[in-house]
Amino acid sequence: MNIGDAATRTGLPAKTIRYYEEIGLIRPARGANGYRDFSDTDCHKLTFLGRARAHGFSIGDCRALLALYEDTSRASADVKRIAQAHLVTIQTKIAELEEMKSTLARLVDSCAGDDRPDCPILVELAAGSTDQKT
Amino acid sequence: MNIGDAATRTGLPAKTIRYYEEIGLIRPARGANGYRDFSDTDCHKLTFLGRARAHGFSIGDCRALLALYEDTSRASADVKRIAQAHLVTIQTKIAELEEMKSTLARLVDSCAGDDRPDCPILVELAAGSTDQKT
DNA sequence: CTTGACCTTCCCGTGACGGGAACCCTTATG
DNA sequence: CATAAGGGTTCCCGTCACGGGAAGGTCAAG
Repeated sequence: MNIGDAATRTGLPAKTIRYYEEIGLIRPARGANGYRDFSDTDCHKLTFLGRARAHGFSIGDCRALLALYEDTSRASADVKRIAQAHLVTIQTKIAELEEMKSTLARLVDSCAGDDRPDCPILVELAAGSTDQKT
Repeated sequence: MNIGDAATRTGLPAKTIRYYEEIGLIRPARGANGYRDFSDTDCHKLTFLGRARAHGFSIGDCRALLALYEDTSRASADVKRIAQAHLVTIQTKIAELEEMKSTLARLVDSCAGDDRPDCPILVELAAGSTDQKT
């Protein structure tokens, strides 16, 4: 199977597939003409990678997960550990974004948004008072 | 004021300050020895930039916000527009992360996490069934 | 005079690809 | 048979917002 067909089947761009080969995530065979030749197994791995990435796992995590996926004598604890760590990362990011969101929402609310220059958003960015009552 | 002092005052790394000059956000003067010479105004701008970045604004947004900050005949509506758009971006990211979080939490919960190979996390990544009841 | 703490520019690396150039291979059609 | 279209290939640069580190100039103190 050529890269175009593999791309269609897995939903990944051909560029991404080539990149995954470059960094050693997959090792598709090569035809006599130099074209990559993807097996069903290759496609399964690509699908796996695509879904892992869609769940937000880094390439490093994907590499580890793929290794566990291929290791039938794995311990599910190893998989769970990776997923849990990733979950913590995501929760941390959410907390950061929620913090930004509430601050921004407050600022946006407090700004008249008219043609006058007075703007509490600029005031906060300049001075840096996150005070609530002062 | 040298870059080290400016860095201390603004809380920004010297590297970042040089970068901001390189991309034209600030234009500090130069001494006879070639050293950058930061005025109070430069420091104000740097503080502004640091706080805008801390609120998650992109460099492009920061450039626009800084221009508005310096333009005393600005309309607060222009500032508000940028902040609102950024707020939407943040909310979108939060929604994506929340989606990942709930999926991951469900998967982590369903994984025994012992020394056996059976792992619903790997099953989902391989197959892609997000089904609830099937 | 030397030491050490600054400062300067320059270049490479990050993560995970995307865009595009320059070129090769295969197949269909006039 | 020539050619054009639509694959494929490698290679290199750009993204975003810096960080690390090298090689070298400058300055204040002892």
